[in-house]
Amino acid sequence: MSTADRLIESTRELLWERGYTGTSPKAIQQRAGAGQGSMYHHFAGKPDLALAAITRTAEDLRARAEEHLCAPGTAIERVTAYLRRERDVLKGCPIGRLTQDPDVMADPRLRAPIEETLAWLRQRLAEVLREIDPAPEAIAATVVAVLQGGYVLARAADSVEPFTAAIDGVLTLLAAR
Amino acid sequence: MSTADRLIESTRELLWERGYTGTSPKAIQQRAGAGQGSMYHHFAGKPDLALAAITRTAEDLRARAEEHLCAPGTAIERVTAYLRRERDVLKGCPIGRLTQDPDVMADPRLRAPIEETLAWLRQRLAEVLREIDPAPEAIAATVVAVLQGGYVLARAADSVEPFTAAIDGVLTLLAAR
DNA sequence: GTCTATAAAATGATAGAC
DNA sequence: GTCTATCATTTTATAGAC
Repeated sequence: MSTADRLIESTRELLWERGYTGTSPKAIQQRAGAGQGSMYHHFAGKPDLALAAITRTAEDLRARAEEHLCAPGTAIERVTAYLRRERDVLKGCPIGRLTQDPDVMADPRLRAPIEETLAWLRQRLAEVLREIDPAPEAIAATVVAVLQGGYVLARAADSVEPFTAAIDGVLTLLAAR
Repeated sequence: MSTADRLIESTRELLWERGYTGTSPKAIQQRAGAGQGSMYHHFAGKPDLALAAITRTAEDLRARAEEHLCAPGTAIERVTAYLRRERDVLKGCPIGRLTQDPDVMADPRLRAPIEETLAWLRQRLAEVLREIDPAPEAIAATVVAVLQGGYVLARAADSVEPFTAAIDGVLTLLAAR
């Protein structure tokens, strides 16, 4: 892996763990095993590096969601597989957490991939759920919100239990509909 | 309002807007119109002031939830009133947002009011929803998660629309159950 | 109680040698 | 490309006068 790649991967990890404001160039360099000069040679600065990291994380999120959403099975089976797939629940959503970072949301370039990724996810879930409902947009928003909110509850409780309960609850409601 | 009160209120605002890591003592002092010496006279430091601010915000959140949850009406009417009450949707949840702040979650004293508040909310919603379901715990977790996740989607989109859609979706599912 | 002065450390970079 | 200075600013306080 090249130095530039190691810098991006270190930034992805630190943005996930500590957010943008909580992540210093120095911490990125140390985790990547690179010096200051090296980082500023490959990237213009912290925002530039963050953009590379966020873009890669966003692509990753879409690809892994699509794996389950385009699989064979009924709409409910595919949504259930997506919601119940293995996750680092206590780490939260690497994209959703960035919505709480005011410096990220204030920068249109950093903000765009976050906005687009969550909009894509809503729209993609709506396509799948159209199989069981002619106007599934609101329910698709609910499903994405349960996921994002489930992470929040799990982090607050330091336990996956509230996350699992929230997912179980929405799947129960979907099944009874 | 006393200087100590102004410091606490300024901290509450800044924690909501910028989180713990993104809020400096200097910013708190400026917003409160107080000098450094004044702040350190009333509070031991940033964590001590944050604890006072978070405690007050947590109490406020509970009181305003309880207003709707203990009102007259059916369970669905009370939950609907709570979910649809007026909110600063684009600012997000002042308690839930702190779950993304690693320095807050690493400090047991700061973390406790967040954990307790969201656990209380789940439990309180479960009590209300027991009217329509003998085992409402999972659905209560879903409702709280939709709220927290709705804030995330709204901030990502810079629009209240996804929040409103997510709430509408879960209320539709609850009504059809 | 509030103010100003001081300060060690971290932050986010730039400069220039190699 | 990578490294080691160097640097202005911010952060998070402490000290002591008033």
